[in-house]
Amino acid sequence: MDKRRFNANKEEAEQKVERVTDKTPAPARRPLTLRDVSEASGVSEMTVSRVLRNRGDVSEATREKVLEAAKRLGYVPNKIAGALASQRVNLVAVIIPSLSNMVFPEVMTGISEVLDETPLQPVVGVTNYKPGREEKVLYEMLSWRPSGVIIAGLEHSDASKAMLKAAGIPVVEIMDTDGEAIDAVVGISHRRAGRKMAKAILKAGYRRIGFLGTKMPLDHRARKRFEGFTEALAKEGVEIADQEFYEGGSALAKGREMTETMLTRTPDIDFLYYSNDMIGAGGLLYCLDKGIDVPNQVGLAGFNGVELLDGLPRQLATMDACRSEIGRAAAQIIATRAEAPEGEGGKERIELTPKIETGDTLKRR
Amino acid sequence: MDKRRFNANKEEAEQKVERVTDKTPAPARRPLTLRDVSEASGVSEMTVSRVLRNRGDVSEATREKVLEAAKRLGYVPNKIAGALASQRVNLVAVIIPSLSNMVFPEVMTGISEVLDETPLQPVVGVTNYKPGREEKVLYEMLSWRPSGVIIAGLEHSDASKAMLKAAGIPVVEIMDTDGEAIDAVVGISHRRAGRKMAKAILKAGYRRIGFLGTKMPLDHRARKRFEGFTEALAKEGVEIADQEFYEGGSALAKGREMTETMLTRTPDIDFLYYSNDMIGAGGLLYCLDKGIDVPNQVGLAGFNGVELLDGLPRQLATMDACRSEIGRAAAQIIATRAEAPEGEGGKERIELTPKIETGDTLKRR
DNA sequence: TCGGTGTCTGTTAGCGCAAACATACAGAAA
DNA sequence: TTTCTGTATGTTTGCGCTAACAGACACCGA
Repeated sequence: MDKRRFNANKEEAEQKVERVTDKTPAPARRPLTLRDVSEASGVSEMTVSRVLRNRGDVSEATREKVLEAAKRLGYVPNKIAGALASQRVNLVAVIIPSLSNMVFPEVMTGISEVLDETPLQPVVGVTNYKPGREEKVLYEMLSWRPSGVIIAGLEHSDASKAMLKAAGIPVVEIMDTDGEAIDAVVGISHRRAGRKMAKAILKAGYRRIGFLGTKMPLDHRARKRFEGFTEALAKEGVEIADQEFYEGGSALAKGREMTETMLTRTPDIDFLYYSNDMIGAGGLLYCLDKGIDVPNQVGLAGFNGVELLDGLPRQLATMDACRSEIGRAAAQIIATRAEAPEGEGGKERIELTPKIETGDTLKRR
Repeated sequence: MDKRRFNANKEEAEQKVERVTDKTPAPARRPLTLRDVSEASGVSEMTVSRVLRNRGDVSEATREKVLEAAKRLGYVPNKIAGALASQRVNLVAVIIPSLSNMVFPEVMTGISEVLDETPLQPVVGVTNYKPGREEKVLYEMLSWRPSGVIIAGLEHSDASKAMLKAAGIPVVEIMDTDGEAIDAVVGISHRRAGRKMAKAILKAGYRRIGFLGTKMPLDHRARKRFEGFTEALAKEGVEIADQEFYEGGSALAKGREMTETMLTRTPDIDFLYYSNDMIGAGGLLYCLDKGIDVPNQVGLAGFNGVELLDGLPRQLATMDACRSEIGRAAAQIIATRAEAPEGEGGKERIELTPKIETGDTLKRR
C-alpha cells in the first residue's frame, strides 16, 4: 500500500489499475508440497512420500489414490528437501575443460550410458582450461554435495586438490594417467601415446618431422604427448625439424594455415604430427589441394580418432583416445562406490591403451 | 555394544578387532557444517553465514576470523540446505537435444556468457531428440526447483507442457519461432529460413534441386526448413528433383555417400541443399574429389554456419542460425525475470533473422 | 542524565522432506 | 480365547541453513 501511494503521486494512477487487474488472473500458486498431495488423497505425508519413492509397504488401493492425486495436481517432488532430509544427493559432478572439441561430448556419452542405469545423474561444469575457473566450478559443484566427482586431468590447483580430498566422496580423474592421482584414475598415458606415434613414424621411414599443435601451457595432455613424442625421436637421434602452435579460431582453418606456413618455411619436411585430428584434417585438405603426395612426399598424423575423419578424402592416421570407454569406466567406478557399504574400494587405476589407426596418411611397410 | 555382543556369539571375534582397527585410521569425518566453522571461530552460526554470503553488517575483525576458520577447515557451504531455507535456487535448467553437433555447445556458450555475470548457473540436460527423455529430464530438473528453464524447440509432449506451465518459473523456448510458445521464445523461423534459401537458389538460376537431410520425424526444425524450402520452390513451379535422408553415423561421411547416391540416381541435378553443414561439407568434398564444377555444374548449400566450414577448400554456402545470440538472449530473459519483483515481464518473443552466406558454392548474379 | 540511533551479533523458527520409531489392526497360531 | 505375527499407516524429529526478529553495546546530542 505504502509503495503504491508513493507512485500514485506521480502521473500514472489509471495505468496502474490496469496493470493490477492484469496481474490478478495469474495463478500466483504457491509451489505444491507433499502436504498438498496428502490432503488431496486423504493419507499422511509419509505415505505419499513412500508411494512416490516406491519404498516400504503401501496397499495397492492407497498407492493408486496417491498417484492419482499427485498426477492430477501436477506435483513434482522437491529434491532439495529430499536430499537434505535423506543426506543423499544422487548427482555426479563432471568437470571438463570444454564442450566444443568433440572429445568431451563423447566422454559424456559414455558417462551417461552407465549412469542411466543407476539413480545417479551427471552434472557438467566447464572450465575452459583455466585453473581459476576449475576451482570455482568445483567449489560450486561440491556445495551441492554430489555423490562423486569425475574431473578431467591430473593437474589441479592446491586448493582444488584440497577440496577434492576433503569432500570425502569418490573422485575419478580422467583422460590422463601420467601423474599422481587423488583417488581413482581412468585414462591413457599421453606421454606413451606420443612415444608410440613417434616410433611408428620413424619405423615408416620418415625423418624430417614437424609438430603442429595448440599453445599448450594449460593443455597438459597435449604437452605430455609432445614430450613423449620428442623423447622417442631423440632416442633415435631425431630432432623435431620444425614446430608451430596456434590458439583459438577454427581448428580446421588453423590446420591449413599452419601447414602452409611450415611447409613454406621448412620445405624438406616429410612428416607432420598434429596434436589433434581437427587441425590434422585441415592439414590433409591443404596437402591434397596442393597436390602433395600423401603419404609419400609428406606423411600426416593426428590424435583422437574423431568420427569426423571418416568423411575425409583420405583416412588421416590417428590414435584413438578411448573417449567413451573412459567415460564408461569412470562412471562405473562412481556407481559402484556409491552403492558400496562406505569407505569401500578405492584408488582404482585404469590405464587404457590407445591404438594407432594407420589410415592412408602414414606409409606402411 | 549390544550389536557387537550379538556378533561375538559367532566365530569372528578376533577378525572383528582387526577390522575395527583397520577402519579407525580412516578420517571418517562427518561433513563440515556451519556449526563447525562457528565453533572454530567463536561466533554464532548466523554470523558465519552472513560472512560467507557477504550479507548484512559484520565487523572487519569477525569477518577475518570467520574466513580464516572456514578456509582452514576447508568448509564448503551446503547449498542444498541453503536453498531449502532461502527458497531460492540459482539454477537454470537448459534442456537440449544433443551436445555432439556443434550447434548446442555454441548456444551453451552464449548462455554461460550471460549467466556468468549473475548468481545463476546453467545445468544441462540432454534429450537425444526423444520426447520421452525430454519428459524425464524435465521432471528431474524441475524437481530441483530451478529459477528458470531454457528448452530447445516448441514441440513438447502434453505432460512436458503441463509441467512447464505449472512450474511457475520463467520458461524460454529457443531455436525456433514457428509455433506457439508456452512463455518466452528466442529463435529463428526455420520455415522462413528454408524459403529464403530456396529463393536464393532459384534466383541463382538452379532448377533441378535435390534435398539431403536427416530422417526427421523428431527434428522439427529440420522438417520446418524442408517445408519452407519446398513451399517456396512450389511457388515458382519447381519441385524437389530428388531427396535422400540419413540417420546416425559420421555426418561428413554420410554427406559424401548421400551425394554420390543422389548424383548417380539423378544425374541432371544442379543443386544440393543439405539440412546441415556437416553433411554439406561431406558433399562438397565429394564433388571436389570427383572434379565436379562447383558451383557451375552443381551448387551446394548447408545450414548453420558452423566454424568448421572455414577450413574447407571452398566456402560452403550456408545460413547462420544465430546460435550464440540465441543463447545470450534466452539467458538474458531468465536473468532479468529472476531479478524482477515477481510475475514481472512475460511472453517475450525474439525472432532473429539468419543471413545467407553465399560462400563459393552458390553462383552469384 | 536520558533516550535515540546505529552497528554488530545472537535467537527462534521453519523450509519440505525422509529416517526412525511408534501404533493400529487383521489374521494365524497356540 | 490369547498371543504373536506381519502389514499398513502415522508421528516425531532433524537434515543445514537462512529470514525475521530480538538483543547488546557504543556513541551521539539534548
